[in-house]
Amino acid sequence: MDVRTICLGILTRADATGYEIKKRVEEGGYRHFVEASFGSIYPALDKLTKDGLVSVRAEVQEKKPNRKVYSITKAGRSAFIAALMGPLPQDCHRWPFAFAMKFADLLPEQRIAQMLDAYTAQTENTLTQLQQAGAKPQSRGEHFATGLGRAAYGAILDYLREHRVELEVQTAEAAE
Amino acid sequence: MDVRTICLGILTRADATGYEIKKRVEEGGYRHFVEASFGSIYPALDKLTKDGLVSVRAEVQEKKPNRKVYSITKAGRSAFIAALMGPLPQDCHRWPFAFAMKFADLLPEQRIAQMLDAYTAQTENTLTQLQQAGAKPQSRGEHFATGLGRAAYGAILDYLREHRVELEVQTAEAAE
DNA sequence: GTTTGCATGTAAACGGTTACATGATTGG
DNA sequence: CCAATCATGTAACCGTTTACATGCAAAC
Repeated sequence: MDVRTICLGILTRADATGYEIKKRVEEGGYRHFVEASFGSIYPALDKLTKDGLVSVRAEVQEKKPNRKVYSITKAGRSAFIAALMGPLPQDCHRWPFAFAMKFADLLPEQRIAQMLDAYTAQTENTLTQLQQAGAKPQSRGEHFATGLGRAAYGAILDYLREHRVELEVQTAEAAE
Repeated sequence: MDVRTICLGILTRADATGYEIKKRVEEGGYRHFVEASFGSIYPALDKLTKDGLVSVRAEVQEKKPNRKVYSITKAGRSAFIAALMGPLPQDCHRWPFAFAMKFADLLPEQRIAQMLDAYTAQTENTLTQLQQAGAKPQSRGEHFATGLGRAAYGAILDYLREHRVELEVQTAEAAE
């Protein structure tokens, strides 16, 4: 999903500034499915404006920086739906942790333990976030998506807890 | 994981040509954890050679194109281990399908059904591949990694099967 | 008094994908 | 006869990340 489409999607739910879009991507239930940084969001919003898919209004604020609030247009809504109707980009699960585990035999025991600990902690965080997101009222689609995430990360966590033992018994020999 | 590190990893197991590295990434149990294309592998091997992390020998073949077989050097092995000892790049799970599902309310019923079908089929394939990979003899680390993949994709598949019903009951209203 | 939050933006660098070029051999 | 396999490589393009620039207000 390119950043333009992500912006459009978020704007179908509510008007927002670039800053707010970033926040929603990070905090909302989107965090685990897509990514977007300021450096990509602002140019994306520019382009969407030029293409007539969103409109802007400037809001002057006191004691806070001025902001540009974006709204999706009818054309934008159509374009977003068209994007979801067409073929979706392939999922991309880049999993350096799993890749690294394949080479456990090359690494010292303690490094393996440390990686397992870190990854377990990280997965626990992710799960907690998804559980919190799941607690909030959501549309059917949102509920389904968070559930999917919980299912995946829950299974990963279970696997880590049950199977780390297999790796920790005398994995390492030497690390050069 | 950048492509250079992926190449090094694969070369720790056996010498290979660029072509073979690509194949192993695709077929071997790496497929679901990392990605690499020719356009990135060949330049990566060039750079690794310049840096002394791999060495090349040209092999002239009859009835087949000549090939360049790469071997990892001691320095390369150290560099690979160093990469695994340092902080790993963040996992990146880009999941356009899950993102799209969040907007199920904007899409017609049949499109949702179609997406669910396609995604289920795709996940089934992935699982089958991981099960086949798991059947082959593997090192402890490899076994752990394939098991992790199976756990994750298995959970996703179960979830899809059990919960698609929630989305299919009158999701759609209109699609503009 | 320092960090965090609010808020927008740019420019350079990076890594990677896609498409193209080439060409013999084998299998269906 | 056509597609796939083997095999290497280049170049243009792409989207994104990272780092930088700016600056006030509130909270700790």
